[in-house]
Amino acid sequence: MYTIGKLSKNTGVTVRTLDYYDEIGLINPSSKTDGGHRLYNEDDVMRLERVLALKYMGFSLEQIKDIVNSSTSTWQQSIQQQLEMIRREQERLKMLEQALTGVSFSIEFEGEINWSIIFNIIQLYQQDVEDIFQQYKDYLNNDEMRKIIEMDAQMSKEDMKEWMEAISDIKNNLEIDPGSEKAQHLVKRWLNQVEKMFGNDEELLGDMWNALQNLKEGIVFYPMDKDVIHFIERVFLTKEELK
Amino acid sequence: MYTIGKLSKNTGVTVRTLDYYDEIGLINPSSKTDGGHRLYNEDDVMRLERVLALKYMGFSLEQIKDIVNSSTSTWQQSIQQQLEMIRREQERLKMLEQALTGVSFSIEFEGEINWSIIFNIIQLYQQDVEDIFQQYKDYLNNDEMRKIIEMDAQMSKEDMKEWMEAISDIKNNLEIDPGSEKAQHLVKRWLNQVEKMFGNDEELLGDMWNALQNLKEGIVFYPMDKDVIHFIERVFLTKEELK
DNA sequence: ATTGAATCACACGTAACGTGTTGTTTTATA
DNA sequence: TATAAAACAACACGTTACGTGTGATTCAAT
Repeated sequence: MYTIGKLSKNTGVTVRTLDYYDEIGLINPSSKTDGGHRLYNEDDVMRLERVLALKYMGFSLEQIKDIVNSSTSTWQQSIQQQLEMIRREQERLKMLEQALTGVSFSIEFEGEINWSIIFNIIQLYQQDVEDIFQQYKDYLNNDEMRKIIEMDAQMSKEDMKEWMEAISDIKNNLEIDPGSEKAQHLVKRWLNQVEKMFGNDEELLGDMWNALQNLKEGIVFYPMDKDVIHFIERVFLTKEELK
Repeated sequence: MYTIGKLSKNTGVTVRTLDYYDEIGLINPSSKTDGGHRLYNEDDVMRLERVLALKYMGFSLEQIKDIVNSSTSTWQQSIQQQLEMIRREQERLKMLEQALTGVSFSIEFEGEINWSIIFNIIQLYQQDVEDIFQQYKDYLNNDEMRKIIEMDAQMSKEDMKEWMEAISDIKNNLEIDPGSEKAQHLVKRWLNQVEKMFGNDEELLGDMWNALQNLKEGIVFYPMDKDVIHFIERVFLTKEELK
């Protein structure tokens, strides 16, 4: 049995907050002293733990009240739920890290800033990964999305650097003849990176290429932009002709 | 140049929020149309990015105003700062994940909930990683702390499970004779886990053991509690005697 | 029994916007 | 180039999740 002060000390939650939670009926202490002082038992503490976890996940107290009241889920279930949310948050942070690393490299290599990725970073700072990938839903199925997110998360700083350099090289040579040796070389280098990242899942590659052509540049294939994509396309077409 | 609507669409930040940021002088658009409509340029976008990053870090808008106005940091510096904080947040989430996984296993193995670790999780939900480790500062130096954090993060689900099982086994046999075969076996199993996790850095092990004896159970060495520690101690002492 | 600390109930204050309204400006279309 | 539709500005009021008092009451330790 904990008084409100002891509970506050143990959890770091202020007395006023517990007071408020009692007031709105979120956590009513299971018993009281004769004088009216609140006494919290272990079930109450359990409830508080869940409330704080859910709050951390961004739910409103009103929503939390619904969740903790309605779901008859056991501890195991709610822990699993929390674990899933934490993993999603980690995914988001991983993407943020990638994006920020990308910006850093782009400033370093190109001396300029890719605005579309800045916009994506801003979005990532306030929204869920799922929401941001929503725009890709028309071109990629769920399975492909998963693969791409995972691939993105597993990309190391070095991979990122090579990827950036390969594309940066293309960007700096957009005007050269698509049939030239150099053009072929640049695209070959790019292809190597693609293969390194995505393996040789032909279907995934196809869908991604399709998505690339239809979408404005975004976080996933950063820093590929329209110019780069069109250059690669022209080189491919020239090759086809040669055959 | 972006109108407030375009900027909102690109970033996912609502018009009202941008309106508010303008109102409190946090982000004033660098120019306006003759009619008074706001126009945001690229510098404004970068400022917004920084503001949201700082907001994510938990600063109030008032604090953020001070920070972005006073500090003359370059974008590279800002990005690097953001990267560092994102990595720290990932560390914290990793610990949270470990802790929750631990609770899950402990419920599975022991059928009951360990309250001290629940309290620790609540604190993790609210605090910085550094704060959590503060209490260990008296017993471990900075280098050792780093090692432990890293170890904690790298522990796989399977490692966690084995660790939990080893300790759980001890917990269920606290009353047996410290000199018995079984006791020796239990501690040996525990020692194996320790070695697997920490290698054979004698100094680190010594300091940790010292910390363990002086601190109330905490999240780092979860789920070792006083009972388990004393049991292991008794077994060791018995062994010494035999020699 | 006393007294200092803890608690209660209540009130007002605050941050960071959301939501709604009205009048004005911009943009798209005919 | 006229006009309707869309976007925007400026203002007001509402909301969430508490913080910060305040005086009265209860609890815990001496």
